[in-house]
Amino acid sequence: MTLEDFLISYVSFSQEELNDILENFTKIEVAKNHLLIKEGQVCKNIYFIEEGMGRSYYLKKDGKEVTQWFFGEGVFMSSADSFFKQSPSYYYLEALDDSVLYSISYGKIETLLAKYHKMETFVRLLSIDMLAKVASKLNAIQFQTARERYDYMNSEFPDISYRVPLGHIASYLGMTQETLSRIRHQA
Amino acid sequence: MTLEDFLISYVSFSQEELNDILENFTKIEVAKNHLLIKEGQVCKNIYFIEEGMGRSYYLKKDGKEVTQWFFGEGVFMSSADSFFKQSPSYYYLEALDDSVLYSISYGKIETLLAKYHKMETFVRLLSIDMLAKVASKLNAIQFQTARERYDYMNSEFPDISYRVPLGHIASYLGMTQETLSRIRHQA
DNA sequence: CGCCGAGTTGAACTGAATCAAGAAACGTGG
DNA sequence: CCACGTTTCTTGATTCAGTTCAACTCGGCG
Repeated sequence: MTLEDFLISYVSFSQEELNDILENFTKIEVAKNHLLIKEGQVCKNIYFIEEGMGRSYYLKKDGKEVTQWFFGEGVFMSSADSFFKQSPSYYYLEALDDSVLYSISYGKIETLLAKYHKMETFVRLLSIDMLAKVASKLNAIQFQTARERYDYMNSEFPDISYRVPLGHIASYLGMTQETLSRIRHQA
Repeated sequence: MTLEDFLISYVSFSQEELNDILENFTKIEVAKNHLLIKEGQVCKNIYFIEEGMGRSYYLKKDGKEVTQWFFGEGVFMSSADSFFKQSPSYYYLEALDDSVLYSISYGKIETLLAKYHKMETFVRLLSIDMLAKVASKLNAIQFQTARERYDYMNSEFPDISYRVPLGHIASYLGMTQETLSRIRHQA
């Protein structure tokens, strides 16, 4: 899905509006394992993934990485909170593959938000969608067995489960790598 | 905190705008245990809590109630997803005390969103805040012990923990009532 | 080849759930 | 204002899903 398609799937922008908006994005290509944001930095850009994939993660006190979210093709990748509030990010943002991204800075988003009422609507709808997804993961984590969480993961991110290291998925699901390995094999 | 104070804490509405916006809210009083929304219904209104408190919950297949969120004084109470997308709610919305609420319908919010660019901004900021809170609960649930989650709860909802039945809090925290009782007493 | 990280498998351990039984608190009607 | 039933909370014993620790396998890749 292109960025343009993504935008109009939420709000009916006119062609002129779309052109104006798209002009503010910069196409960038990043290599696998590239870090877009580090913990503690303010997330100055948000990225639409045209090709590739990414994840957000943080480090526990013991130094272990915990995957917080996966981002596939055709979605915005960010530390949403950090970006929209311009506050320090709790998370790292990492490309999990060589990726093609469309980047936009906070300043430019602000300008667009002020200029286009529809842009505010777009971001609002996007936020509500993210909220619903995080709430749904929360329910899965909170009240499902390891097995059920694995199935939930496969339905939510069908393509991702065999494209990233096991450990990333395990920490996303709140279980150890060993448990995930066992589940996968007893399937 | 009054609704007016709440609104201007997010966006600098003018006094005329505020008056116009506030006119669209209806003050209602509900008794303890009143259900504002049932599962499967579309959430037609959103409620600002001036006095009292509430929670959202759902029923597991085995019929047990699971508290999804608590709402204290000075916040909006809703099944956000259901309200903003006008889709069936997964949750029940219940008053936990006799409460004074300011209610607004989806239709009226839509009108205000269309009329005031600032209103879109307000809802967007509100959504991002909710997102951050849900994400923070997710982290607590996913990687903390029962004990740590209890402490998290006390910092997030300091006043609530002794005002509602233990079972509501336990299910909110993803543990059994017995476990919470033990934790509380070993404190 | 032989190393090295990623994944698998096994055995022992543990935090929290479950099951079960009382104790305390609560409100409702007599 | 007390008695009684109901709901809420506590405490104990047992069980279990998932963790931890540790060793082993496998598939690249220098």
